[in-house]
Amino acid sequence: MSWSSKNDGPRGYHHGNLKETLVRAALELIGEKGPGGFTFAEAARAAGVSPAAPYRHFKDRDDLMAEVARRGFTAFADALEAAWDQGRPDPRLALERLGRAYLAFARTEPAYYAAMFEANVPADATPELRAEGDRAFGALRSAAEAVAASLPSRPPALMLALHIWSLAHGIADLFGRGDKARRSLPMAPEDLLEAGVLIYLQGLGADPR
Amino acid sequence: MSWSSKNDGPRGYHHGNLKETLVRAALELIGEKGPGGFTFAEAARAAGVSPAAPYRHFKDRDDLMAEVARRGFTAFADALEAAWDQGRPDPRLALERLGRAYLAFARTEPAYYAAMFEANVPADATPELRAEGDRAFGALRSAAEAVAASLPSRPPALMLALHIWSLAHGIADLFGRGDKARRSLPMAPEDLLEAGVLIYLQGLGADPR
DNA sequence: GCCTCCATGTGATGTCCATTTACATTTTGC
DNA sequence: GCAAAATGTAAATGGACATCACATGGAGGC
Repeated sequence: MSWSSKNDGPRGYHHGNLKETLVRAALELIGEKGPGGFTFAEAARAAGVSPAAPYRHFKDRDDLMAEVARRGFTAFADALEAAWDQGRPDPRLALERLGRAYLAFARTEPAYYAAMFEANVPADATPELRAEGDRAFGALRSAAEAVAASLPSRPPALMLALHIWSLAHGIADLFGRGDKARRSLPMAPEDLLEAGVLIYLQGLGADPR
Repeated sequence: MSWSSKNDGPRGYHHGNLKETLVRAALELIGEKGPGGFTFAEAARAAGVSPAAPYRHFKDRDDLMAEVARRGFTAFADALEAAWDQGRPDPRLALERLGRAYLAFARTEPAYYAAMFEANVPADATPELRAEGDRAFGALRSAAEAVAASLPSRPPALMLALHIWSLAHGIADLFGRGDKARRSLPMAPEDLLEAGVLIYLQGLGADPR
């Protein structure tokens, strides 16, 4: 095994990469036992350091949670922006991709999603968190603007964005992750969202397909 | 002040009404400090009993939380059924009332809403909880059936119910309660929901008003 | 009325966690 | 090389959860 410069394992008195290791351990623990089940002490144990060590890198438990949420929003924003792909080949198709990307994120990254939306982290716990959250919403907002402009009724883009975000978030929260004791659904969440958005856009005057 | 038979105050070795008092204390604490901030010990303190006493009435902390959630779903189902009022005077108007009642509940009973949807209580933690949850969804489902039947396109009622529930829940979760560090909104949540449902129903072929 | 049983509450205890403080060890910049 | 900053440890405090043996009192059988 080669000695990479960024090794996870401890190697002496100083860990060398503790902050990163703690974030990853937190993410893992949140995924296993939910945002409430994650403890600062256990993350320290996973990293092989004393319970006090994490305080050199995070103000407290909530601060670590906020950092996990920040990274989640970064990945989320990236995923949404990539899915939108500037509206190619046309806004409606790209919007459908965006919606699926939203639910795919909730499904494949439940730990991030939980840290972002279920851990009671204030939206502006840190400026960076706020910024990445805004970037994620910005992707949705851009999409809404392009779609709104393509519709004959020219609805307000912000309203359109809020409706779609709320619907996607509601579906993700209520039915998005099968592992939890959520209610079950007679169809895939992605299809439920797609159908809902389709109907909604028709209500705004989009051509039926 | 008369001596009601169900008094909150302790009166001797035996409290006399501890279970009820604990549930109310829990509700209060959840309202003040969120579902995570509520502690079993503090509820006991509020009731004036020792930290071990609550275990005579609830298996553990989660069990008390589940009881709070159950009562929340009972009140929620009652509110939704009353708002629907069997679809009078017509399904569309009654559905709008139902939607507003949904958000009104989230706004005026944030502690119940938090216990029901944010405390990670499994949907079937107890049979009673499951039953009351089903009753709440049943109210929405009945409304969806009546509205679906009134629409020319005859959409599947379950889909309609799931779309409206998801939209309402998403709005409530993202923007519903101003006190928390949620994102702010350029309009009332109730109006956002009403507009969304209106557009959605038009997409299903309802007459524009 | 008395006495036993059962529900209900208490105190003491063990484990875990968050957080702080004083101290130890590296690493870094000069 | 050396002082200072960064990073980690040990120990201690204080709180919560949960369980135990034990205390108390109310309700029903007699």
